[in-house]
Amino acid sequence: MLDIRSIREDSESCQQRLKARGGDAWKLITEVLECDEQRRSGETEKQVLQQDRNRLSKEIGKMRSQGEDSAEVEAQVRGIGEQIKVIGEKTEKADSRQRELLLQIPNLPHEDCPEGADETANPEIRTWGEKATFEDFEAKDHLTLGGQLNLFDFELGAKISSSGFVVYTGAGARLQRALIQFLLDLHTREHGYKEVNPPVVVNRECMFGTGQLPKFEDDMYGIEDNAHFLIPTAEVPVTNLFRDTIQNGDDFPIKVTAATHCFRREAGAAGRENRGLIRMHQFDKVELVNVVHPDQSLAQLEVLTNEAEKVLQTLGLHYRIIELCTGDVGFSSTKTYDIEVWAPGQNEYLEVSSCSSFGDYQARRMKLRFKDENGKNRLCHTLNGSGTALPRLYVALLETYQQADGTIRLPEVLHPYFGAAEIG
RNA sequence: GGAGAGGUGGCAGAGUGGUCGAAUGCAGUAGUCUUGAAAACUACCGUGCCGCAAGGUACCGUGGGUUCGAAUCCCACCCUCUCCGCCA
Repeated sequence: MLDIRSIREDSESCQQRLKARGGDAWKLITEVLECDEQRRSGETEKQVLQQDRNRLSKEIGKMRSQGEDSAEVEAQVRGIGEQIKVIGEKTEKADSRQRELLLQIPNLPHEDCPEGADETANPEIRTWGEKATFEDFEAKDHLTLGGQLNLFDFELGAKISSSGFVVYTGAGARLQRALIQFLLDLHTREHGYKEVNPPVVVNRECMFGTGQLPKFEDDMYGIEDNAHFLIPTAEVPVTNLFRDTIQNGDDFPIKVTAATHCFRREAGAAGRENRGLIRMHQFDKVELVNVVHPDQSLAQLEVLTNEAEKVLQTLGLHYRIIELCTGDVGFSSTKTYDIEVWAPGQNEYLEVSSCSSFGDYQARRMKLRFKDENGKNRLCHTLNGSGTALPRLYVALLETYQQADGTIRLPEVLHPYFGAAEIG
């Protein structure tokens, strides 16, 4: 949620930043300001009346205790009560409309977020490693490899659930488990994360807190008449762990990681570009969440991105970092780096991590604050990034480390986790 | 799922219609005392909104209602705990 005060103070530049995203959200600002005006004048008016009512009510109490007749004053207060009700309803209406609008307005892209209309304008920031080459054979894709090695079964997934779900089998399931363990160990041992294992079913409040609601209800699996949802990412439960709290500034940066299943309807995404494991309705992901001091967030985004990159470096997988331009940054995000791993069998880069700073946007929605040096409550900044998503990491791993005979030679760090050096 | 109890400030715990935003204790902050610390004592010590400020106003699980006035009464919902049932 944007700060109504800063909208009030400089609606012009606020609209400019929203326009940089594309879309129509900037048009809502005018109505927000109207509501704000009504809300504040109504509130002031109401308070004056409440003040009168409180004063007179106390007098009634006094009069009665002294045995005086208070009927006249009572009638007067009754009249004030009516007025309060009328003005209160009007104010309440403006207030809830204002809130409704604010919840629909995305975050402002950061000043140093590159301008651009869509993903084609996303600049490449850096790359690491080299594309894997295969001298004496043609690289197969993960579907072929996984099929030969019986690592996963899409038909079984469809049979017991529906398309978009997969059953990992045998060594394939074990590899998945090994990867999760490896990732959690990396982040907890080397990057100082605290591990949690949260629910994957959360209430609506959480979804408002991180920004999935109200705009993206259709992207999620709802249960019990959408009173609860399956999480699309661990960002939701983990960040909301801190909802409505006042943190101690000395604890910054707060770093929490979680491996969870993630569920996405991916409505309208079915199609050729998403064959195999690349876009699933259910997948595993290790998420990194940071809660930081406002002054730290930009620097911390670099740290967080480095931590996610470390995964690929450790596994020896070639990747590139893309920065999302103003037209492509996510709804709640103010600045985002995507990490894309090279998948030789696909002959393309796959997004395995999206590292974002949300500024105070999520914190304001979920009332996540800290006490600053002067004892004042201020909003924290939140960040998160995947560290990393599993299926695409899995794809890159199989396709990068395939051998001529279709077996997979695993990078050394995974040997103890997987319990073998090769699959096949 | 059934029966009962309960949800008040960081915690504990008073408060059953009127100076209650809320006693008291603990914790915390500042100070006095002390060579230092502890103890003792003194003061401060929830959150939001409106306002330049003074100040005002709202919040006692959530939402409604009754009343001149609600933490206190009524209704609904949510949550927690205990016992029983069921169960990985």
